[in-house]
Amino acid sequence: MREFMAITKALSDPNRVRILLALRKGELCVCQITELFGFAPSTVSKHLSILHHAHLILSRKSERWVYYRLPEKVAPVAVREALDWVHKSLAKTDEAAADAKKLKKILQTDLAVICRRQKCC
Amino acid sequence: MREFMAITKALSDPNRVRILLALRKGELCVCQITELFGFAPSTVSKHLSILHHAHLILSRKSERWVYYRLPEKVAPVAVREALDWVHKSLAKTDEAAADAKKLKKILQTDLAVICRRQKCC
DNA sequence: TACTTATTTCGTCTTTTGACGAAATAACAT
DNA sequence: ATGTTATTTCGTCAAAAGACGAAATAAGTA
Repeated sequence: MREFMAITKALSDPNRVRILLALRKGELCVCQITELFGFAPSTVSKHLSILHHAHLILSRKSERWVYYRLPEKVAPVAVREALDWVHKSLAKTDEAAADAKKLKKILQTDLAVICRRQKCC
Repeated sequence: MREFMAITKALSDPNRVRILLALRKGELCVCQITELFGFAPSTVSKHLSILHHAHLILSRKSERWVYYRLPEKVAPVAVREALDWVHKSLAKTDEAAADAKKLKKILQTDLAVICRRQKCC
């Protein structure tokens, strides 16, 4: 029950659901997600930690960046079903399409440039 | 997206999830659910309205009581999948068993008696 | 029609959530 | 070692959620 509620709480915020959708195409680092959303890095980090705590995403560190990704095959049943449900329900929505479009541009830009951009203004 | 978020918000409260589990065995009226939870009737009513707004439950009025139930076959895909997910994940938990046990006793008592009981104290 | 009564709505209160910026952390680069 | 920098943690604040009781509603019953 606790694990299940961790998942539903994680899914109850639209921005966290957007993160899950954005990760469909592959892992992203925190600053890429931050760029996608336009929130403060600390806000994005909090969202990611909530998703991570619910085991909806995994993380790895490489070079200067922390990457988050969806769990591959080996994930608890409740998690896998939740992710399937999210994707099946929302993959074709306008919101997902808009994010995917913006994400495409972000992925064409160098990581270091994106991160630096967030310091100023 | 809006409909989906209505569902995830509805599922993000454990008491609302408990209500969905309690309804597995059949429809219940508001005062029966109120009795099961020990909350104020107004609180339970609010939870039910959130679940209803997300289309996770249906209602009907009969005699003096309003009954809520899970949707039968004909429900939106996202709703049916959500309910399947909830039940598959939690049907066998201790919490569900405890509620089911208490519910059994409640169902053996006359409706009018239960409702009246909630007036005092 | 008037009376009961189960449920809902409303106003209030406390707790939780989600946002931010500043400061701390951790890991690479020099 | 020292500096840089991506990320996280912490404190604060405004908004949302969840609880309650009182009052309103609506629907059967007398």
